[in-house]
Amino acid sequence: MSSANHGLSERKKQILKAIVDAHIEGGGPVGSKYILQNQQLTCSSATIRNEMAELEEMGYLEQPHASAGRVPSELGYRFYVDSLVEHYAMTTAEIAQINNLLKAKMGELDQILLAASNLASNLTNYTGIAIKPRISTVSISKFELIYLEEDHYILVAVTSTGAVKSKHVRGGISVTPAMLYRLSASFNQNLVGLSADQITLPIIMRIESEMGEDAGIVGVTIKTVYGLLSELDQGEMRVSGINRLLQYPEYSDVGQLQELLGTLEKKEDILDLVSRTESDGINVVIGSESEVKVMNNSALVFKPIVQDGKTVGAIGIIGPRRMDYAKVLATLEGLSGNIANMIQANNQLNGGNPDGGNENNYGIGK
Amino acid sequence: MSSANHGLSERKKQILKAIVDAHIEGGGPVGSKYILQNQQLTCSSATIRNEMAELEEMGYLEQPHASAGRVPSELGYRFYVDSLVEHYAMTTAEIAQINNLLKAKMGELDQILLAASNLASNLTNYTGIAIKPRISTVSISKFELIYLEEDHYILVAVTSTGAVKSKHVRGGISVTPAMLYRLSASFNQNLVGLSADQITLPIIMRIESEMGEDAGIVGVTIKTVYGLLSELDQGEMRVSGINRLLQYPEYSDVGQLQELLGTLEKKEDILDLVSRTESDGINVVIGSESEVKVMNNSALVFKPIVQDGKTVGAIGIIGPRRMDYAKVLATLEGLSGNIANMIQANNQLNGGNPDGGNENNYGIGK
DNA sequence: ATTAGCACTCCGAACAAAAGAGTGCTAATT
DNA sequence: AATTAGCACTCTTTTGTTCGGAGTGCTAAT
Repeated sequence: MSSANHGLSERKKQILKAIVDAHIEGGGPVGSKYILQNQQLTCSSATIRNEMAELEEMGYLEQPHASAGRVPSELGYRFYVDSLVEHYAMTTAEIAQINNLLKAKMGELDQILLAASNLASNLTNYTGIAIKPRISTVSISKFELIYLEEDHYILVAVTSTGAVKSKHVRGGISVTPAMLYRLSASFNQNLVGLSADQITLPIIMRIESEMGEDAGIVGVTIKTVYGLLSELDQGEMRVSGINRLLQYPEYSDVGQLQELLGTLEKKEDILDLVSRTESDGINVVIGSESEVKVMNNSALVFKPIVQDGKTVGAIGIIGPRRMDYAKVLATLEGLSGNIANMIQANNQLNGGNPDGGNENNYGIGK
Repeated sequence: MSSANHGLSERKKQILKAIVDAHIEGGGPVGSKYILQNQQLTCSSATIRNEMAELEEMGYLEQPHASAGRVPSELGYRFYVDSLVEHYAMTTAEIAQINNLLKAKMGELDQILLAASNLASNLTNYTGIAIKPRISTVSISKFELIYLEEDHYILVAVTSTGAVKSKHVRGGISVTPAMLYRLSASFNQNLVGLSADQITLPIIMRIESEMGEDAGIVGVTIKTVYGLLSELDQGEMRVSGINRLLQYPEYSDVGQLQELLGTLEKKEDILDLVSRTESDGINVVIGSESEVKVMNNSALVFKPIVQDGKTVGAIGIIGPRRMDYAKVLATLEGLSGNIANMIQANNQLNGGNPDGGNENNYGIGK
């Protein structure tokens, strides 16, 4: 499907691939001689030099300075990722590792994601991220109110994604277990399935009328529900394995590293990027392709975790632009497959909508 | 209380303090001339040199190489922190910042700690950490079971520290809301206040007998309680503001940085250290004082958050050994005070046991 | 006990030279 | 017309050398 003519001769492709591979491996610019040695090509270094000059003119390569070898440009990486990456076959050891570690974490989605990103970082030797994207479509599928003492109770809510969130309520209003029981019944009747902006005044008034003379408790509790829903909208992101970045020479420059770490701290940019992505395949964002300008020399590869057609999470890898895409893609593919299986097994309640076969159509992060 | 004779003359102290201050400020070795200029001393540089030589002999100073200035040793820092730090007065702006940001996060302890460590990092310009230490003494003060579908329900537990944890249960056993209601009543009767190792077989059998012919559900649910308790034992730690470290020259050496980041990733060492600390004052761990060997060139300052005599969390700062202790100590002091107030206001249910005045007795992390 | 003075040590910046790697171009070859 | 060998050229990186500055330790004088 993608071996069509992209305006590049077969030989140019081979050379481009060789350069990217070599650069991924070594990190430095790649010269014509090196390619000749590590590639079976029936031509001489001079020919390769000519081809390289053309590839540079076409925008696939760059030259750090006049007499250095060539380095893939962003466009070069993009082409490489889209059509040249070979499929990396995971070793059985790696597959076993994924199975074991994930099986052990049969907990909530948060923990699975965390474990997965950790594992991804281990397997690939880059930095892993676990993301719960902002989802404004989340609703609550079950309410429960737990009485603690006279003016103090807990709101527990099960979300449509199966997560459980809770919040203490201290309204200063006296409550009884019986009141809470009636209120939670009313909530379960009237609020289930609604997202934050669907909770309208008429609905609230209906609940208040159902509560009769105990209506005073409704307001503060609804407010807590709001807070809870908006917390879910927040999104969250966790990073693991930052130390791994240090082994790559591109981050031995403190400036580069500081930029990247700053971005990882801020989180919003990456969360935005992931939350706005609608492709549920693997996404590869290279350097300045995204508006997250800060990642100049880096690349972000991530895979959303989809459940019932909704993106409930994502795992990803951040590393130097010259990362081992084959391995990263395979790892994320494998992990996400396992996660999909697990949450499917966990939550049969909503009728499975499995991930579906994923082909090699890696989305563009633009 | 600590101006007693430590074997150091007043002048030696002044010189030592001057050296540490200067080194904290500048980062480099400090020479005799510099001290003479920035300190009102009635002696000459030669005298200072002599004193410095003696201080070195006593172990308070070190010389990077033969003709460089002096640098404080670990012992020097320790002495400085214990008896020489001046009290840094927080500006009203800083105090206001603490108040505002914490007030906004009137959520659960986790979030408060996270916000606090973030803030600490901001105010001090070092790296902040938020810690929930391993606490094996935690027990559950309230149970609730939420029915979702025939073989799927949720266990919600309110811990003795006020946190709410939940776990899905899919035992493959059919349950009804009524069964769950009875079971949670029985749990609340029999399990409240028990830590993991206090849940003994007789107790389980009593619950089973109370459940009568529905006893089949007890086993799997108890197992879930166990899992939940042991998760609470785990401890957790979050780091914020790693990027700030990069501005300090000691971490421009990639090796140093990698070591520190590795330690921050692993988390166990620091968690152990904090969990084993019984002092509830501010603790200062300098370099290799602790078994966390990796922190050779760094220092960790942390303050446990105590509630009802139990350590429920901690906030801390990690930075270069030559950190601005005065500011760090003041910041942590201020933050922890606010947090103590907040959780006291939140949880009056257990009868307040406020933190108590904290004096300047910074514990030793040995 | 303190101080002035001085020789000595060591580090780091600045500069120069050499080595290396790789290209672009030209002219010859297939 | 495409390919190739050869060579001059460019730019970076490494290495060596020098030199000034900062700071000490010691000695002799106060």
